[in-house]
Amino acid sequence: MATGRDVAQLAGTSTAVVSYVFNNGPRNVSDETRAKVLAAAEKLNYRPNALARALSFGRTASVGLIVPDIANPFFGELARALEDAAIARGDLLLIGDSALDEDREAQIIAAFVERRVDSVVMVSIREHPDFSAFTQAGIPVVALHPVDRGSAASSVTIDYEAAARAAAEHLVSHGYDSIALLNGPYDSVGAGQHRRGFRAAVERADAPIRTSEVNSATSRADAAARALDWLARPDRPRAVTCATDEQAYGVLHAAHRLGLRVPQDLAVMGFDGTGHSAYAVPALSTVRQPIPRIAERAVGLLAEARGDPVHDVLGYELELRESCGCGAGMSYAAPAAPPA
Amino acid sequence: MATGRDVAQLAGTSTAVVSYVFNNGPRNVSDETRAKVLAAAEKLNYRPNALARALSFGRTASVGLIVPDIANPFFGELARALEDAAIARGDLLLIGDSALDEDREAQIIAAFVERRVDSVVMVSIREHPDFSAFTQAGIPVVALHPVDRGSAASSVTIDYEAAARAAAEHLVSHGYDSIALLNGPYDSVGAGQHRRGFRAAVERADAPIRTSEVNSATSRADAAARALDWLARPDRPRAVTCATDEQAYGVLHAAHRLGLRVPQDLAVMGFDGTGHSAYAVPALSTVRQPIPRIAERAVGLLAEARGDPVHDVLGYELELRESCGCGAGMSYAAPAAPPA
DNA sequence: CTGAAAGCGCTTACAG
DNA sequence: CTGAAAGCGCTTACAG
Repeated sequence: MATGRDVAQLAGTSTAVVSYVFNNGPRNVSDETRAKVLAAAEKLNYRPNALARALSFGRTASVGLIVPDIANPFFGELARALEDAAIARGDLLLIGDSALDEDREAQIIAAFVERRVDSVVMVSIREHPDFSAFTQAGIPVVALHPVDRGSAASSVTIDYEAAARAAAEHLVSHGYDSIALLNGPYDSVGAGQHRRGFRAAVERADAPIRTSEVNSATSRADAAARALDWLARPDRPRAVTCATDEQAYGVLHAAHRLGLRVPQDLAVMGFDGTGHSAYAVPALSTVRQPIPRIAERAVGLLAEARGDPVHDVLGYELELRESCGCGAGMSYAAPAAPPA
Repeated sequence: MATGRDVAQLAGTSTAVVSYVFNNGPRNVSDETRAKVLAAAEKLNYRPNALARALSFGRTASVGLIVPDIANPFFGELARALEDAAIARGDLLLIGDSALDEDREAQIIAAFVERRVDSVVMVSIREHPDFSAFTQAGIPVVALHPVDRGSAASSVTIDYEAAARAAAEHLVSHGYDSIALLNGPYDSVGAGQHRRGFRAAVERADAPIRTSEVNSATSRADAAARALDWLARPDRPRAVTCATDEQAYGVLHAAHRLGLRVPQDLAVMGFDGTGHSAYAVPALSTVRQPIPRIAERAVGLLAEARGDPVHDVLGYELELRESCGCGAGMSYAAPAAPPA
């Protein structure tokens, strides 16, 4: 490929001027010279080498994203929103899929550090993610889940406990006498938040409610397998609230296979609220995370990112549709973000 | 961050030796010196700068992927499979989501060229994709859809027409007297292939079949909107075969809203066959594309990639489940790949 | 087996 | 307004 030197030669000028033209600075270039450079570049089909540029300039104009499972539509939507936000700032988003594998996650982290991404947005699969590779390299990180106190990473999340509680409270308000929580793996941090929210909701109910918790991986396959077994039992719950939409889809599928009607025999609530949830059979009631705002805020924090980590909590929204027992779709007002 | 010079200084040697150690060549290094270098690197937390390496070495060890819609699970699975294949070769996969937008696609192409990815896997949203930016830069491309004759890009696909025909033939074999094709946008290349396959199937049926074609965008939202209207009419078809699973999900949703039972009132076939299709309500019969093999073949072609473009056609598989009227899930043998 | 030096393709003070 | 030159952090012939 043609280099800046080739262009400079053909235009009868220096590489410095070629650079000034392509970067609109930092020095002025006469209109005449600029025209010659652009013509030469056009003719040679010149494309500046971003590697050389980054090496010299000290910025790669790229932000890395690490997600646990790119086949999960929630992360797909998230990647889309982050790409929008990054491109709006002139950056490229590099997406790494850790495929729910810790070694793979570590590989991607190493690759991002070696490629000197300017910043990183991360959804780790580890309970206590190690951000040290990034911090040692001076690369700011924002996690899209709660982080340990004292961690160097910022975070942008919703209040999962409050949201889980809101979801469960809604099922309580329907008057269901037995409600189960289909949670993630028992010991995970996220599972603790969903559990606390769930308990707070059912404990405050007027009539006593029979409750239980079942755990599955965050996949429709695993959730369906569990539910097929669990919902076949005579003491199955009247309603289920799930820690993710993925698990809710598994429950919907299992209910269908078992001949249970949703919501007449079993009410179901999801959690995440991607666009797909509106097209489930039946339409899935869920807690919607504000993906576009999460993405904008994350990229914004990284752009500023100086000094102490910031922990932002954004509002969520209850999206009530058919699966919980509500009729036509209705969307309840978003709770305001709690004070930071 | 520490550089190779810092490491060399601390180890009392030269940057050349640091390079030899970290690359295991091309020169030998004595065990003693190697140990010193590794100790120094460890102490300084040295991470080689991949930009500098690539600039000097001439390879970035990265392959770019451009997909139309990362929120579509088919492309999510594809990205996952390609990442597996790339990492197995020591490369990083960079994922760009064109978000069904031609300008965005062009931006990503430019970004990949500037970053000098070694090769590109592409699913373009354009009818006649322009690969010239890549070919001018000497970057080999494989498209995962048919490409124009004379194009510089290789391709890895299934035989869409034959697969569409197999899907429709299966519905014919159920004896349905009216079958519709829910196709993509009418004028697209892909739509032509689905249309020809569909027609070949219904024309060879023993009894006459009432047929029709409806078009929607490749999204559950648009497919559902169309289907809600269309399937409410008295002349609605007995069975629908769709150009993508996404559209089939929209049909399943619309059928549910209209009170139509699947498959008793309406049989449905999808096309793509991601993992999610098995968990639809009801489980979706579909044509499964061999994603892992597509990914391996694509990365393999790119690694070899010398000379003329190659056009590979892989086999597909009919995945018969509940939605078409088949009982328990059964998977029919994969047709062999036609001769190249 | 090891070191000094050129080169990859940019950017940017430094002179003019 | 423009050019010659140093430097970003690597790799790799070239000498020894």
